[in-house]
Amino acid sequence: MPELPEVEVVRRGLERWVSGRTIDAVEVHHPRSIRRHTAGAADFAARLKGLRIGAARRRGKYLWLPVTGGGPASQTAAEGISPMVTPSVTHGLAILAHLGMSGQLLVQPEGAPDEKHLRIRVRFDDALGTELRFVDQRTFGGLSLHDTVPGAADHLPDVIAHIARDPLDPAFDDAAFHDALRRRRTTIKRALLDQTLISGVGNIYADEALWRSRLHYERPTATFTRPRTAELLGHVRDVMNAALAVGGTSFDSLYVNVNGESGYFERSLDAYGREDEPCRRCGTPIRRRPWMNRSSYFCPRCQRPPRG
DNA sequence: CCCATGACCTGTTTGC
DNA sequence: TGCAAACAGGTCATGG
Repeated sequence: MPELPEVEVVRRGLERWVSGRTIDAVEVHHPRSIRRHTAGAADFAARLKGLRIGAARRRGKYLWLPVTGGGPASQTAAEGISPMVTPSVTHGLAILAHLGMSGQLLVQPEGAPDEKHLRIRVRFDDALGTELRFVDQRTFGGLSLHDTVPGAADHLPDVIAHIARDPLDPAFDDAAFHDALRRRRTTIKRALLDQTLISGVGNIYADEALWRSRLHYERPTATFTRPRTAELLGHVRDVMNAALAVGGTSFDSLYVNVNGESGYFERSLDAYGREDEPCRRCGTPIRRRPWMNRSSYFCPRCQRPPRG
């Protein structure tokens, strides 16, 4: 289940093995994997041909690859709706990627056998002998091509402008996050998973950060003090950096880096997936509770539920 | 606007 | 043994 650390590992792999290369051809094997590209598979493939890939970027769980070399080509322009409205000089293009639940971006030797769930193949116009593959069992993830926000130095795709900065972004505003928490009438885990408040946190790292902070997942955000928010953010950053240092968390073969290798953070998890195992602080068995069609893992002693 | 919930998707595990 | 239900859960549309 790729969250920020896993996506960052993939970004680094793309940076090393894909950035700077020019696309020769794209094959779309499953339409659902390009569903966010509303102009369809043929348009996606045709417009990528000949483009050069720039530096790989990430915000939260989203990845993107700025591309250059094509003509003016927003989706609306390509559809012929209003080709004169958007001057091509004010914006760029980027390939947006989201791994969803089970998506993988793999750099494979050309001619390696196709994976069972190969959805998209990108061939390059060079002699390096490798290609980029998007493999995705559950098809929650996908690729698409978008205009970038005019003037944005990071070439942010316009369709993810609503996604908040992530806690490892130097420009993340801790004070603004605290103020937003105080305004919300919701509970802390919901807020941590809300990608418009803070991005990159999913079910695993939310439970880990809450365990480290000794906070129950249903604590109302309106009860948070500035120091409590600061401590929580510190634990979010610590656990993500620790995971990043060992290549992320791999529960099964569904999360791997671009070279197909797993991460090793699973063995360091304190709460997630540890139902009935002793809390590493106090020895009380960790509990699992159904929560929002998924699970929350917590220590019933260290993380007391809020009153009421 | 704010917040909560269901739909989407497939392979594996669990239970009767 | 076989089948069904539960489970994994990120994002977005929708409805209160």
